[in-house]
Amino acid sequence: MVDFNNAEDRLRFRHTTSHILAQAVKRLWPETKLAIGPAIDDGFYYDFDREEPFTAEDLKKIEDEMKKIVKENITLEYYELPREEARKFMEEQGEIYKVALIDDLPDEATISFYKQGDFTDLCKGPHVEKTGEIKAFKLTSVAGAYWRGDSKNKMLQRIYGTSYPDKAMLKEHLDRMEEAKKRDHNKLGRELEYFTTVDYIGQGLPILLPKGAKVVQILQRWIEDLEASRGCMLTKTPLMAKRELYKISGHWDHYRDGMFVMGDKADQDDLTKECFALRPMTCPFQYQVFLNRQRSYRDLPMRLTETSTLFRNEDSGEMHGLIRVRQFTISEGHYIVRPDQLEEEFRECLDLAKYCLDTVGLLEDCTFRFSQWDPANPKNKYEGTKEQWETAQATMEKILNDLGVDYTVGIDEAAFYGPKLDIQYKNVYGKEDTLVTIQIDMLLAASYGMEYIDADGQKKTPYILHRTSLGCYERTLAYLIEKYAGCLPLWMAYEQARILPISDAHMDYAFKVRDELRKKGLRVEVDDRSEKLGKKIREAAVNKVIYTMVIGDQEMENGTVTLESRFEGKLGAMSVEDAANRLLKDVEDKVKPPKS
RNA sequence: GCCAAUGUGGCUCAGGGGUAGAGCAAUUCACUCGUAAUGAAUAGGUCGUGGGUUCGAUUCCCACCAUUGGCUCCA
Repeated sequence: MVDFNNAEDRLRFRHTTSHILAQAVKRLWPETKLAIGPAIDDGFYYDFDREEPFTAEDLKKIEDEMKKIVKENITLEYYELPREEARKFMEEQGEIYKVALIDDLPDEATISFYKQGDFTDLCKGPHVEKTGEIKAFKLTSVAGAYWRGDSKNKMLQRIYGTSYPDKAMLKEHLDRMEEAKKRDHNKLGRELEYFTTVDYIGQGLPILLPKGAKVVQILQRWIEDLEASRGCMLTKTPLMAKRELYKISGHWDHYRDGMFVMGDKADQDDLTKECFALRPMTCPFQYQVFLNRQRSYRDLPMRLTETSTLFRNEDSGEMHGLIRVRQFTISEGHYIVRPDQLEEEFRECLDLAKYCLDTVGLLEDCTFRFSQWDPANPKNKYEGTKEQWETAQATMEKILNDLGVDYTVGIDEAAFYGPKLDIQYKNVYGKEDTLVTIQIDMLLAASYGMEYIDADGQKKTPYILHRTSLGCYERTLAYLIEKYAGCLPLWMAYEQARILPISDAHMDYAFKVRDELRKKGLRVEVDDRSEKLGKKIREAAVNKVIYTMVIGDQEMENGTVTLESRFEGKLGAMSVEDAANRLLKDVEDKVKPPKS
């Protein structure tokens, strides 16, 4: 029996479902070639190579065939073959991808198969015993996926699905997915007017509407003050620079595809011509602050921070709402430190990031990833030597272990100049992105000739910590919208008070009051009776504001509002002026960002 | 960039070779007085953009742009 609370059992179960999927596809379209079909979080997939794209109708057909296979209750049989026989067996069936997989297995590996009736797959298992155990499943989507995850390889068709031991659990899962999608910032954020996009402005270039811009402004002011209180110095550096700057940093060689470089291709490479590029990172600009004059060991650590707008020419298929964009503004910082300060300053960066994420409420859903280089990667991806990388990574590993950070390791996830601690966050679809990153860089300071005079009078090269505190504002806003279903915590919400006109006849007056309050710096909205956001969200929105201001005939006649406070209950009718003062006082007391 | 789907008034969608519909929203009038969607009337779209086929295209074909889910990549 399968214990669905047990992760291994769950994988076994889903893995078998993926075999049933493959069996069904082979029965329907025998010419289809099989690639791989593992279990994943919440489900499974299988990659197929087939000329015709799978349509929605095809998925239905496949599901029906899978049901038959489940009903046949076929036993899964395990057996092993010597390498040559295994290879021949797969070759005879034209399964070129399986042959490649076999060739990839190390010499000492056992090569095993699972057979279920008319279908046999190269597989190390494990599986459930009989297909009949798979009581409930659903194919959820078709997508393209490169063979071996390499964009140079052929694109295969991947069918995603999920399965459960009974129908109720499956339904519960699908319902939960539906609920999660309702919090999708890309939908909710547009409906609630946090942001919008315009096709003739371009992909990945969102417009922050007044509500979204207000939240970002609140967060940004809070962060800038917070960073200053932790010894950071604010800088303002150019958004673009000549090619020569990026050549020194290595961006020209390692990151050029990701940059917006001006001028046509021929001029970009013609060194006799001037060539500018928008900045994809702040690093080389902020280093100039350090380089401005000779530095002593007493100047370090030099903690530089900037609310920095960056431009990255992401591939066209990458953009997603506010999570993946081409222009974004990040709470960027570079700490230039002496080697003996590295650990302490790293600790400070991590503490700052955790404090920021905790304050906005995202920390509890974060995971930590120690992103390392891949020694096997062709050397053009990373700067520096093997020794330098090993030193940097060993240093970070020691710090992480000392701090007791619970992390996973990501190979080949490092920046080109050093290892990273990435703080990861999942969106409502379960897709993970980096929210905050802290990086140890032992390379770039030398490239730029950054030196300080140490206590012994010798010139030394500093280390650099690249870090963000709250990540980039667009992405963070996206996750906040999803986390709070659009109703952000009071102190950062775009709305502090809501005006509730009793009937349509009071609308005009309500808008007048709103404008008066806004001029005083209060964040006020009129309850829009036309809002079609669903009752729950709307109620939550009302519940979140600190004040409601009810307007009826009497109030209109007297030029007053009836004020009600979340904290103190009904406060009665008063002039708009008095209400405004009352609110302003509370904003001071209750709505300011938390102090560290 | 790659695979696939989508693009019709503010929103959700229907339609389909002869120059467009519905519901909700908007505006006006009436009604309503403490939280949703009462009635009547009005207004609103060169059917994503540009080409092509055609007597004629929003409907067929091509290209491009944008959106969505993935892959690759990445904060």
